[in-house]
Amino acid sequence: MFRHAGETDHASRLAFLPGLEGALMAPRGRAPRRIGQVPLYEMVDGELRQRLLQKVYPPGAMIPSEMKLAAELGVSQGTVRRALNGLVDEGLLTRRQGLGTFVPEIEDRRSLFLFFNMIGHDGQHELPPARLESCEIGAATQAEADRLALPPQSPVRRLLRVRLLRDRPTILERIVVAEAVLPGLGEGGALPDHLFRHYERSYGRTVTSAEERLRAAAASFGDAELLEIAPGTPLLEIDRLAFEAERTPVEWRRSLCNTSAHDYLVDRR
Amino acid sequence: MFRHAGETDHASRLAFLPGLEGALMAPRGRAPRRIGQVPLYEMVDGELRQRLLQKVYPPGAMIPSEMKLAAELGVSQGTVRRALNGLVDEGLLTRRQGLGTFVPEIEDRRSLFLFFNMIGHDGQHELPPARLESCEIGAATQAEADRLALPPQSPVRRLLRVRLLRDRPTILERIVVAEAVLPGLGEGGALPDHLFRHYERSYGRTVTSAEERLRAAAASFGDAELLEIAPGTPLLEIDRLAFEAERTPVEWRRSLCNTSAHDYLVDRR
DNA sequence: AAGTGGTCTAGACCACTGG
DNA sequence: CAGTGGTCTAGACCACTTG
Repeated sequence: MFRHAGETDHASRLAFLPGLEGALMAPRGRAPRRIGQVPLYEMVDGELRQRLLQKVYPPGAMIPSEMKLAAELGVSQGTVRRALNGLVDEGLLTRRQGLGTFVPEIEDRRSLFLFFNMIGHDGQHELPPARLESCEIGAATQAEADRLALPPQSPVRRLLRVRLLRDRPTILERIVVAEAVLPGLGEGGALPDHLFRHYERSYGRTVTSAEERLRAAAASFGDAELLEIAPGTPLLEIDRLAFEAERTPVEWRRSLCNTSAHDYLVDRR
Repeated sequence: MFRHAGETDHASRLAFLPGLEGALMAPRGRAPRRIGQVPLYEMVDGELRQRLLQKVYPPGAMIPSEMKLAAELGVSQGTVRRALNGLVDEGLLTRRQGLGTFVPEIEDRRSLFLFFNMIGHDGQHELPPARLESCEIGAATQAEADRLALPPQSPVRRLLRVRLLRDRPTILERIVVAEAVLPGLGEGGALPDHLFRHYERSYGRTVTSAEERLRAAAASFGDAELLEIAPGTPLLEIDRLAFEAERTPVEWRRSLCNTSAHDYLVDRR
């Protein structure tokens, strides 16, 4: 309640808790404010997700303070805080004490290593450089259209990259993206090592989650040549679909890894 | 403050917030209660972890209500709640509205599937039956002693199991445990499919976390025979160290998986 | 000094569960 | 019905950052 009309009337004023004035007489602001079945903090959470998705608060920006958000949304600071906690836990926001709450750019995010889990047998863990082998455009196969949730035959771009660890070709990446989502990707011939950052900066596509399926596969003759190993060598295949918010597929990537000197690390708590 | 002496004087009374009486005059219980650098809710968290570890609250039991804990520990209900939130998030406790907060038994825990991630290409996901192939006792190798944090040459037990998915031998498990930690494991000749539950029920060893390293490997002649495949077939090797609280190693397991019909699934958020 | 997030409290009412 | 966890509020003080 206490709509705090006027002063905080931002552009993106929300259809949030429409009416619900007065009608309560408890001595001091004690009032159940939930509107339907869904808790208030979830509504705040949803509202903030919307704003992040629509780049009302773009990457790198500071969002309004907890007090300001509370006033604007007509809830208590504690409720805003609870919603923020969830978003911070997911890595969608970062708090800096004494400064404020920020929308992280992708390299600040856990994402950098969240999406790269190969670790050397000696503990080494760095994002290795990638060499672009090929880049072509074509009509999506059935599998590609399924994975990327595209209409059949949609134009897609296919990239082939080799990553070098310790100067040895170690990972072979086959990347497929929709031309409609990331138009002209890799046309210049060169591409940054860190593609997700590129997607965010150049296309405003922020990858926030991914699903990976791992299996073992034998190196084909072509793959073996690129990885400088014998055909038939066992490789770790990582089949990954990367999503932006709302589980919209952005990229399909199949990586073939030579695990003779590196493992894929998983920490289960 | 307000020690609530007497009535809640449980057996396991804690050395918690030793002194710190009076000395504050705010009109109504407003008082910074933190003792050192560490927040109160973390101290509560630590105290509860202790009790779980020492089985003061054994698996399956209900722990005292938030109000009771608050009174006993001399903090507010909100602070207890915050500590409980963390433990619940980790899966160490489970809340049931209207009932109370419980120590989950292992099969209630996420653990069952937290530690088994093979999923069929058709989406099938079940814990498959295991057949015990061999069980021997011997002196720990250097690697085994390192992994399990044991003195050199300690007695260890080595199990070899085959798991059947769809009646096909698909996973080969080499398990190593310290005899001192799990004495007599598998001596009867038969063992349950779900070893972690067995560890908890028969030995009071509760596995709460694990670290896995995945790589590709070629099937040896012996492995190939057990898995009924051709030698040299690429297999997914999962090298896993399982811990109980405080990161004490309990089990070292190397699984070799035939991934022709199943993948290892990872969800990254 | 002002403003931010971080911790803590007290107390209200709700929704759910069991007897 | 009483007891439990679930939500929400208001307000206090702390620790940290910038100016």
